[in-house]
Amino acid sequence: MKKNRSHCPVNFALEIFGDKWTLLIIRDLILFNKKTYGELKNSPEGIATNILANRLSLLEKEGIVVKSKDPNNSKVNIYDLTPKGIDLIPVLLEMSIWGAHHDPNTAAPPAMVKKIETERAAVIAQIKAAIKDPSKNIFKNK
Amino acid sequence: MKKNRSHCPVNFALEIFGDKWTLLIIRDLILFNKKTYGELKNSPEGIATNILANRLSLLEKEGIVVKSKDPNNSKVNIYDLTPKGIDLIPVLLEMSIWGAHHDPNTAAPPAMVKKIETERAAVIAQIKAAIKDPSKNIFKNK
DNA sequence: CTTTTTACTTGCAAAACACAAGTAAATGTG
DNA sequence: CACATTTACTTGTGTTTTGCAAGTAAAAAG
Repeated sequence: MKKNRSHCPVNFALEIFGDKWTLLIIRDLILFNKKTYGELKNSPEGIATNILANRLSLLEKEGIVVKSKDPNNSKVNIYDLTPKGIDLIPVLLEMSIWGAHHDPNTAAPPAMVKKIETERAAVIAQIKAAIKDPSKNIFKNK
Repeated sequence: MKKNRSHCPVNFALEIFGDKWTLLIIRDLILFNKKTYGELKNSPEGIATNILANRLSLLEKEGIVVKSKDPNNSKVNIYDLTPKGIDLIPVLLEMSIWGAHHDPNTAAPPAMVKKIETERAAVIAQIKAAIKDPSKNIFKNK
């Protein structure tokens, strides 16, 4: 797709992650602290491997993730969020709130949704902390 | 596309508006108080007429907009947001903030971005008021 | 040295999209 | 009242993207 249909900020965002898969990858990176191709491939939605590879390279090109080699296992690549990627936390949280409210079969635990709504800033801080230290994650297996 | 890849709330949202056009239509309905096919068609991004018709029917099917005839001009159709559509305001605002921060050529006025960030609840209330009374709109021509 | 793991790439059919043109009903104009 | 215009789409066609299955390559494990 040719870019710059407009310089509306909503359009800018959609030109980068306006599809059915990119934000799911970002969700896994931000909320579930996934870091490798293999971990991302195993999400319940079942992304195709060519789509995953394509989206990761686009995200890298856009400066939302950076790719590096795992120092302990040089056949594993690590995808880390940049500040530009970390700034997507509020977008993901608002989409979560909307989805939880309007999907009658949502898997989102009501207590977690309420916590996001009432303690927004604290939850964002907690997610940022977990990006640096995954043991602090509050979403895993939710 | 077959639905229900998962019941993650983020995925639920993406299955409805995970593409390059749907949220742009919702932006126009929410932020610019557009109401007709013709108004939506004239957005700067230049949506194709078949895509617009398709997305409007999907949004109607999902209960995000309702279609009715303009009582003053029966050849014009009016698309109104439902509460489910109005609940997307925070998603749009967060995407706007992100886009404004990370697009070096953004068209978003810095004062407006700052206002959204610092007076979030008031801005949301103002947008809701403008949905009922477009003369209260603070985004038009921005 | 062979097998397994990890991260992709390739090929191909199906679906979605973009663009141009056409249709139909309601309204405005002479 | 005939004719042009406006509004809201629909249709056709070629291109692009997606989805699925299979294959490849390099590093690590056995």
